[in-house]
Amino acid sequence: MRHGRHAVTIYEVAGRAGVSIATVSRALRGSRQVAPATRQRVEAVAAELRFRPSRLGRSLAEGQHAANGIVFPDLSGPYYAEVVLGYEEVAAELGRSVLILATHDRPDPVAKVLDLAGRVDGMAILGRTVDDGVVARIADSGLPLVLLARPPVHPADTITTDNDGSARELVQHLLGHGYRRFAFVGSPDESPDVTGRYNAFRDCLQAAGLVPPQPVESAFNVAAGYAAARDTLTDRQQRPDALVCANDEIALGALEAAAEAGLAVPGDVAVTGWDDVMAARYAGLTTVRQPMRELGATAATWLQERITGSRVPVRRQVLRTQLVTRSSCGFHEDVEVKE
Amino acid sequence: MRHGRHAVTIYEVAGRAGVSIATVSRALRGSRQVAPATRQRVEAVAAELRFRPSRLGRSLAEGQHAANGIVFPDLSGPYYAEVVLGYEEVAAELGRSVLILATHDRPDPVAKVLDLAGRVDGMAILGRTVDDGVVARIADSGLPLVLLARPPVHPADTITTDNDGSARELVQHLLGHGYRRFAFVGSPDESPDVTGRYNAFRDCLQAAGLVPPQPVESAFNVAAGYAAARDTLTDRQQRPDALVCANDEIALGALEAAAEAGLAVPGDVAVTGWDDVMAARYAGLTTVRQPMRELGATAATWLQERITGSRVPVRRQVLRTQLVTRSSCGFHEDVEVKE
DNA sequence: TTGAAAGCGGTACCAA
DNA sequence: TTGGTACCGCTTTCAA
Repeated sequence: MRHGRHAVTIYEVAGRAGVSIATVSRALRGSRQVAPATRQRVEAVAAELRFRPSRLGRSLAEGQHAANGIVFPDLSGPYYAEVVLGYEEVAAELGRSVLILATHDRPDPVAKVLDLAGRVDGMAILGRTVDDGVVARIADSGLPLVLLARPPVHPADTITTDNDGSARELVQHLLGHGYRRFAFVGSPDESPDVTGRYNAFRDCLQAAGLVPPQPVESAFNVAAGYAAARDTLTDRQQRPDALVCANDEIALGALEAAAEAGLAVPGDVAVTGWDDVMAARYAGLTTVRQPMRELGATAATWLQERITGSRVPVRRQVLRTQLVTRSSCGFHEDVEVKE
Repeated sequence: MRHGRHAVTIYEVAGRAGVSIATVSRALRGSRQVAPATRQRVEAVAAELRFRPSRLGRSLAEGQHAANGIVFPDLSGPYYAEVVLGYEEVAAELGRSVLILATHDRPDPVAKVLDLAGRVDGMAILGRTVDDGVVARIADSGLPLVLLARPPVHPADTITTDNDGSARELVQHLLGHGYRRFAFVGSPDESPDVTGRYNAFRDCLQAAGLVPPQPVESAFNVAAGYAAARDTLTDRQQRPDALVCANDEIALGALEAAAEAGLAVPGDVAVTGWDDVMAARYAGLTTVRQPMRELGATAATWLQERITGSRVPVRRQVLRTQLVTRSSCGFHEDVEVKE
């Protein structure tokens, strides 16, 4: 914009080429109703002047930002980064820019999200970043919206990973190994994903005739997981023999706590996570792999359809997950496949 | 924009409030030259209509996007994600949106970067995403620019981490452990960071009276590191006893290769990396920790100064790094401090 | 204190 | 095939 001496405008190109701005616009955007000679002259002048149409002027006239937004809680840990990357990749292919907004724990996420909404043609919202009311309000404004890893809000599209299925698969696997005294480490109230995982965990245990425990609260980081697991594991009376942790970072902390308590993994206690972060492999952690990149990519694809006006009905999709068994949940014969 | 029935404009607010759009604008942006009664009325109407000024209209009139861009090669691995996060955090605090662009290996990064340049008031460029010519061209247009982990291009500001110092520290440390047959795994031509690391590695060995080897080429991932290290370690004649890898992922691959070759780490061979990714800790990998978040944060801060018009001279800064010694480079008495 | 109007930089319709 | 011009939605100067 205001940079440098001043940006070249369509008026200057028109002046130098001896035509009207309308003709410049037509020539440069490839309209067929321009005389070849004229087009050539305009193109030459535009190139010489290094003319680049102002995004702002263009967007205002076209009523399109040619940009998508994505809102997420954070970017630490590979989870969100991968989602964003998948989203950006598809959006870029479609010729759209991507605006990001990390709400983190900063004040007034609502204002920031609404601001973002005013800069884009469509938006993806990840997890518990803004509440249903705000989502509904934005959706009502007509902005195409897709919700990721978050409960649906009509009429936005929703994509989640299969928390229910993966939790059940995990519990069944642990039951198969003979574990019976389960604990769940994580905070269901903090994340929709964890809510789903805990609920399935609970139901699955109940179905197996066991009494499901209350969750042991823990934030999504190694230190918190360590502290939570330590407290749980030192309860000699009711020491659990299987810690189902809400994600890998918590699980990694739990592994430390177990080691410190002198407990063998998986002999004395099994530990599992979610996400399959790189460290999980080195820690021998059993976990659940999720198609995060695909989550983002699908979001961008769906948004594009709504932005371009397809009258698609409201959609929901649950992406499949994959149980990755390593040493932390029991002894296996099968070795992990090398990719 | 075009969503929903139609967005509320300043004209409708003006109409309902019985004033001109000029007055609405003044009232809403807090100009003091508005009668209290008028302001109140305007605010009431605006709230009732849920009026939100169009970002596009505003930006066009103000000549400001109120947005920053950041260009990076990729987002996989914690390195770039952390930089982006630090950048976004500061930018958001300053009331600016953030547009991201991952060049990856996709075609025509230049066009995408130029497009991005037309959407922001300032931009950070990370690593080898676009060449000097493009950088110079953008800088010449007057767009405030800060280069990260990349060679300087006048007159853009530049911030790097201390590759030179960290490489020397690493080599000295390994020399202290008695290692003498060094290999460098990584591709100096692929990344400015690696260039700096390799050069310092080479100089440092030379200064120690050793003959520095040519780098063993490897991309930035575990599989490539594994392959490169395997080839190097099976050279029985000249088998190196210290693999200085250009980043942690390569190093993790090297650790695998060593294990597979039946070589003890650090007994037979030492392995080191850069970045201190989470997995490094679990793999016992000696590495270099870099202030990535700070890199991004500083970039956003510097940009802001230029955007707001400060006539600061061209700046360069080298951020300090920290050697993190673990078991892969030799036996240490000191245990890693728990954070 | 307020309003009229001139931009900001394009797009696209309507005539010529 | 081309030009004139009416927007797009807002900010800000200049008058009143």
